[in-house]
Amino acid sequence: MAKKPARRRRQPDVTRERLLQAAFEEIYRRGYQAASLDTILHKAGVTKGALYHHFPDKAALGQAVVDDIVSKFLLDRWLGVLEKQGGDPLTALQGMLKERSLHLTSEEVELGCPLNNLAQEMSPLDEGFRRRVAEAYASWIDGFAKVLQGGQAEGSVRPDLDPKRIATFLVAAIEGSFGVAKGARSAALLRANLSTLSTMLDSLRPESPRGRRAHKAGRARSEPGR
Amino acid sequence: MAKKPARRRRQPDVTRERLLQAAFEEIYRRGYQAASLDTILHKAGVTKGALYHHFPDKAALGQAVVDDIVSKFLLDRWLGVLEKQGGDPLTALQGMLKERSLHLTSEEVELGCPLNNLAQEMSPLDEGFRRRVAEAYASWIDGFAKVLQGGQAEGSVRPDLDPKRIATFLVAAIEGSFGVAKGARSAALLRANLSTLSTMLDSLRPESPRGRRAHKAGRARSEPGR
DNA sequence: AGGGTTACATACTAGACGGTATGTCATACA
DNA sequence: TGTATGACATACCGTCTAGTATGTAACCCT
Repeated sequence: MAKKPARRRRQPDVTRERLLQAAFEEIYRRGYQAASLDTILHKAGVTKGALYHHFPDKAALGQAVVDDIVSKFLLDRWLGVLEKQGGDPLTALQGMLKERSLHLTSEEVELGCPLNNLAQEMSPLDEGFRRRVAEAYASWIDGFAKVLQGGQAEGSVRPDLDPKRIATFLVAAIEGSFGVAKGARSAALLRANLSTLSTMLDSLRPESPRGRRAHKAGRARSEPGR
Repeated sequence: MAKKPARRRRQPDVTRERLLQAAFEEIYRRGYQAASLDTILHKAGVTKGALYHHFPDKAALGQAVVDDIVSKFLLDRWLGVLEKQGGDPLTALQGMLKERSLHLTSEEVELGCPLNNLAQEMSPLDEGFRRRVAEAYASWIDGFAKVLQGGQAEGSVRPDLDPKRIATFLVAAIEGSFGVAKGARSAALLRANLSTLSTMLDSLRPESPRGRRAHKAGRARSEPGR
């Protein structure tokens, strides 16, 4: 039935990678359920036969996207950046927030965090998705928690805090900030929120010698432009 | 063509309300795009003719859900609860967080915040949705900001803070907390996060007379059960 | 009382969707 | 060199979807 196509060399892992990347982009834009396989196939320059050779169904493709693309993407963007910061752990976290604030793309503002998108859409609908998403969050939180714990060990973070609890809150605050900024389509709002969070990190430092004020949250303009 | 149905009394606003309510539930569960009109119709006990008599298309139904159901639902759940709290504004905000923590339903934990769900799914896809969602967020933020401003007027909130900025952060932190808790399917995690946020509110109080520690974040169990 | 309008009800359509059946090459290996 | 298997390619299918066409009964107004 099939007439002769211009066969290219066969490179299974390249094909798989192209599928994952195209699927990621489409899912990032439209969400998993609304992502069309035909569109993904077109973007990837791959046919349906190839797709169903590599993945049993759409769900498997989507979950592979979480595991192979989204998780790494996220850990790289936050923990990767964090590792490159200097100073004590809290300063490093603040540097990470600043760094991310400075390198926001408009796509990032408009589409938000891909992991958060998947989490909100799929958690109640598919346990496979939810588990993978939860694992990715756990890694992220663990990364922050370890840093905070290190800070406690060296005395630069208040010892009466639970690192995991604080780390969880940090991740939630970051994701929430991306979320409302996405709704407002406002990079300025996102930057303001990350800055506020950064300021709050100061209150995690041990009691300062005397007279030093933790917060310096400026009276920056309250309504950031769009 | 149509054979005689058992006609009921005609109550346009009741029909419309039933449609909105059913649509809200379905959209809350599956998301807007994946919500099936047929399912909504079945739930509402209404036919397609009625639906398309009241709304020009699916998008209009969805946006009406945002305006008429979700917005009110949200303002009631947060600003409504807030108004019922006593004490100074920050204490009232803390009371509100506590109150919400105590009355979490499992549905609320698993499905998250309906406004946030819509925001994440639809903001990049449909400007009509995005605008309405952004307006709802703005009302919410304004509500918090007004309370904080009142606190500044009476001297119970530090005067060097920007109320709007803090209010925005609060909303983001709340939404983020619901979001990660949804992924983790954990009410305990949500409660821990709201409690952490509540603790942080203390640092917005004016410089305490002397010796008083703002933070008392306990070393509560770090891994809340599921 | 009757004519017009509102509020539905039913049946239908066109298109998109995920998934499958079947075929054909490229390549590794015997 | 033959052959088994992996890696695709194409065509097709049943289902579901938003939306439409058309009919009719309830209600309102004069």
